[in-house]
Amino acid sequence: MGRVTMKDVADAAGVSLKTVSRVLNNEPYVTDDIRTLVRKAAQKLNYRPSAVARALAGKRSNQIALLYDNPSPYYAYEVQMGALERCREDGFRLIFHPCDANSPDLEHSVIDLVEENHIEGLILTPPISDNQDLVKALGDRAIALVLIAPGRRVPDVAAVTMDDYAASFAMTEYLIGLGHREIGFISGPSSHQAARNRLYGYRRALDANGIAEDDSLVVPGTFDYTSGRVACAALLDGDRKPSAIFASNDDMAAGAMAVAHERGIGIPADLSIAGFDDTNLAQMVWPPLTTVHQPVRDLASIAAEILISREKLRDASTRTVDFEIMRRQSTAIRQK
Amino acid sequence: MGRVTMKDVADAAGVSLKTVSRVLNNEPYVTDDIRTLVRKAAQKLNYRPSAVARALAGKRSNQIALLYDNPSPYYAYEVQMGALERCREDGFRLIFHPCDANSPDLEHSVIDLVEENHIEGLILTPPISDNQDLVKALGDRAIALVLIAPGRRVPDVAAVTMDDYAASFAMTEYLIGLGHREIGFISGPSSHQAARNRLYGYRRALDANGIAEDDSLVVPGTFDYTSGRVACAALLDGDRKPSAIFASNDDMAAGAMAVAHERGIGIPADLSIAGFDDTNLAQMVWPPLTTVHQPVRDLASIAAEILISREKLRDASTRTVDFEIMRRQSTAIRQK
DNA sequence: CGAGAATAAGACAGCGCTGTCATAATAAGA
DNA sequence: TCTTATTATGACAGCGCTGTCTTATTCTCG
Repeated sequence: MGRVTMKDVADAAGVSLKTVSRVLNNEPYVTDDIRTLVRKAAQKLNYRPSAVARALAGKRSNQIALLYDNPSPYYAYEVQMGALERCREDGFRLIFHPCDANSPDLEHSVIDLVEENHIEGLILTPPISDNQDLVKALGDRAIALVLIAPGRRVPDVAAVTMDDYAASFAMTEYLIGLGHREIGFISGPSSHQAARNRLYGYRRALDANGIAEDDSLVVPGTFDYTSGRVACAALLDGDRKPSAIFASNDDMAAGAMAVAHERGIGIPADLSIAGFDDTNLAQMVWPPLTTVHQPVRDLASIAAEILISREKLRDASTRTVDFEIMRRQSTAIRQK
Repeated sequence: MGRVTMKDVADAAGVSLKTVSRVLNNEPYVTDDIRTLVRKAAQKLNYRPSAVARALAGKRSNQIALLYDNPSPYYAYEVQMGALERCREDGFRLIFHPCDANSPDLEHSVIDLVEENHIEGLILTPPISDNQDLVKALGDRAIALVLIAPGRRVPDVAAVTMDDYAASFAMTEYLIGLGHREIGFISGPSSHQAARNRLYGYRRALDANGIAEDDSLVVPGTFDYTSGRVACAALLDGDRKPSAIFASNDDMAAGAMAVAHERGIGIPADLSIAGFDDTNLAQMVWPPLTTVHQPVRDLASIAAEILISREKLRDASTRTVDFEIMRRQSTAIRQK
């Protein structure tokens, strides 16, 4: 009672192995009669093609991998789900590969992954998509790549991104529009190019509205909750107390909110807080967080699509998806 | 410039294919001299064994899958990371397979997954681990299984679990110890056996402390944030206002907190709220959530371990890990 | 109506390994 | 010393498919 193979189907249908292969892969040069005959036989025998044998024999393996290194589980989850949904449609397998973006032998371990598993293509999420050395090394080896939200375009490499700069600019202007002038900013890791674009958007928006930049209002964070707490505390203890804080991701915004709560600072009455990403978390904190909606699932889904259909890989273009400012209850018109 | 194969290594080392295979798989009957010779050749050529070819030729595929269907991304993430870490240690691949626990052809799709990918074993997370039909069907096909937190033991099937009943009992007693008598309970989906055990623990703890059960204080939820909101609202609008609410997972507790905040009910001054799971979320809400720490990562890691080492599969025993009550600021002594 | 094109099938090698068996060399026991 | 174990290596088939080539059949169209 072993595995049902193509041979079994071929015998049952009274045709050759290759004909079964043709039918199952929707190749031409098979009459409709035989096509249905084979399909019926396969069905009756409960035949399931071996992806492993396919990968070994054929050119394609129907496997792609997602490289990941980000402290936010929500982000991870969304990216994964987006890619996974798209993969399922075409029977692709997705290998989720968390890794350390700063590891010296990242390149080596990624190539191992690709070679050992016959991976067809890789989706790189930030901050790995900003690792120019890695991208170059993989490109040189002719490994298909799609970058998600790289900070800057890389020639000849496909990418799917959102305009972090514009989104950040828009959010900052929204806060300014609410009357805020002292707007604190919690930045992300500088290795993360998208995080820098967010900071840049904030700065330019201040400029554009005639507000002088003040470095004491910009505090570094690392995209995790705790760093948001620390940064917020620093801001609140600083010389110039902000009336609004714009954190460059939701986790840090949640940390900032917690600190404000602990100190009895009312949100949004005394302090407006905005985030970035619109992860599930944004609607789970209190009050619901005003944030930039980044369609992470879509980004990942499009990235997977590009790898699967391979065509769009050729032109190596950058697809840009739209952001949206989600106005919720954590921000309000400046009091006083 | 194709792939470096075992043949290349064999030629370089001047030995047979099979000898290389022996060395790489740490099989006996190879002298140390040849062993190092082969290893050096492999290293120099940058040889990476093809997992695909291995899976096809050999008995084992070094692939396990994780079946998943749970509304909490944090839970998903933790389970996955736990299993993944363990898999990495032994060079196993983990296929993350979200699915619909209520789909009529779940069984079929899971078998497809297993057959197509030559999967060696499956980790079932709740509520799928409670699906007796599925477990039976897979068991009949001799597919290796490990259940995570199944509500009840299944004979001849390995499992890793935590005592949900005892944990829930302990948390309820903790709340009682704080002076609470009207304790609302937000239950999980009843298809989820662990969720029922949590409800049961709550009930028995009330009994054990001479507090009459009151069905109007028990409201159903579905383990997601929104259902927590709805349930909390129902509790607050009910005849008997609770002074504490015990939600059977953190996401629902977060929902409950949000409703309390909206209504200006102080936590924990006016209302204590407790959760279950101790996901990251528990420390991101305000105030930090008192909850039951469930070592999800460990559960998953142990489950993976069992599948990888296969030995423990034999005895089909149930491993139980410890819980811990995390006392944080969302609960306090009853006022009034 | 016959030459070339298009269509419809099958034979066969081979992807990169592992499992099994055969064989050679060495060690152990009587 | 000569037979049995034991250790060390290799030859070879085959896992379940796909890619390429070949052959047979049908379809065009001058």
